[in-house]
Amino acid sequence: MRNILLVEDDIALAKNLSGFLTGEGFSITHARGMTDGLELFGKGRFDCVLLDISLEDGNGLTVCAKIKEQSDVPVIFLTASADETCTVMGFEVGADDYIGKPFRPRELVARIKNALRKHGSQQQLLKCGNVVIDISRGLVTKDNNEIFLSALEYRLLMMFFSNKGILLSRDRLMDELWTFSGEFVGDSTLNVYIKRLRDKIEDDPANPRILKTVRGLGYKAVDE
Amino acid sequence: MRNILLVEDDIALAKNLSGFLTGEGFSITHARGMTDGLELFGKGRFDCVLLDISLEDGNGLTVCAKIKEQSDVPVIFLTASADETCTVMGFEVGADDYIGKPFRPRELVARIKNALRKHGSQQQLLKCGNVVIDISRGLVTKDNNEIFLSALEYRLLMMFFSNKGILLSRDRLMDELWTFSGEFVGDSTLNVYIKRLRDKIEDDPANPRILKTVRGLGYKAVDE
DNA sequence: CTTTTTTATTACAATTTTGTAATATAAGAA
DNA sequence: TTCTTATATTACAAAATTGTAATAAAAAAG
Repeated sequence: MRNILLVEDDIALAKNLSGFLTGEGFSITHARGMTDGLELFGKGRFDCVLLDISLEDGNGLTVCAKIKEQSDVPVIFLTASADETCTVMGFEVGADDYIGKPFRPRELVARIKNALRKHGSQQQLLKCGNVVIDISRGLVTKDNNEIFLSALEYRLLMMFFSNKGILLSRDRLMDELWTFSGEFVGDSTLNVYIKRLRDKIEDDPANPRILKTVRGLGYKAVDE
Repeated sequence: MRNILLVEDDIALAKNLSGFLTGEGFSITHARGMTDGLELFGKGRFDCVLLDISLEDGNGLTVCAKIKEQSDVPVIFLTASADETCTVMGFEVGADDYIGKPFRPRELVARIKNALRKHGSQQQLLKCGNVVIDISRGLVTKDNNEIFLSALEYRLLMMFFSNKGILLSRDRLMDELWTFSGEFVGDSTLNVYIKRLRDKIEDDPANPRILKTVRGLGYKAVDE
């Protein structure tokens, strides 16, 4: 069950929305204004915040800014005025989305789900072929079996997977792996690390399908 | 300079938009339809795609789906019909945002920038106190100096930082670190790893300000 | 206060990682 | 083809990591 904090001073609208969203499977907590909203936010754990931009006791933008200081929960603005300035300011303050009243309930649900999907992808995964990095656990698997990478091997793989399809020059790779820490290693060291990585992630290390050599330039990771 | 691919079959609108967005500092590539759009997308490197939902030679949703197969570039739908079904389907197909015609140019720019900001945060950072994990490089720094963590220490730190403020039980930590790989290590091993991690990340390991003990329950990382 | 329980610290051997150098292979250039 | 250059592979010591067991310290319970 996803908890949503609704900050809205139009009581009728709030009730209406609460009813609808509850029916859609969300759990709604309603705050009537800025003070109320921030207090409730501090107490509970919310997956998403719906925020009216104009509140009786303050500005929704302020609320958003304060919320974003404490957390990176997605915030969606509801606003009566289609004034584009508000949109711009809303995004500057860290808003994740924006929907003008009167809004269509189903569109609101779509936007909420979209925000949750993006944010809630707790399990951040980077895939390439049959190899997957579970970022938040720092874990690498191949065909769902854990493979053990050393610290440097992991860093190397991370660079490739977060730049999938992009050529990384030998210089850049060496820089990122060693120069940052003030070390200077021989030029051939990279070759060895590429080999070690391939031995662990490739089905057939001699014919790599993931970690490709681009002769004279560098290497890149490709997905098929 | 950010490159934007605009897929729009309304030539007049496209010219109009191109002009405006160019003035805003973007570089625009214009495709007149689905085939054209996919071909151009394959050739170039784009930071964002603006996609008309109804194209003469196909559906924008299809284009979006195909684009999202190859890349995770942000896609914003432009659509004439304010039909909410389209919105929903757009999100299901992986769209990042949606704007109905006629749209206010400044709002469009705000939405583009918003999409770019979210997506382009190439440098994914996890901070806690003076310690920062640069996720995409698998690099950890303390006061901007690299600190060298072993593979297991990194995984442990990653678990704490991606669950900042949340208590992690000893059982859960042990499970994530060792059980996954089918290993069974003694119960005291965790104590040792916590110590090793503290020795590396804490200013005063004896009085940890980041990695707190919650006696009888586990540990948690706190910011401040 | 004493006892029990939990966590912290230390030291130690087995194992792994790390960087190098030497050699082999592959791809282009002449 | 032969020559040159770039990358791959192998083997090897120095250094770091890993898990354990023993001991110390701290917190809670009796």
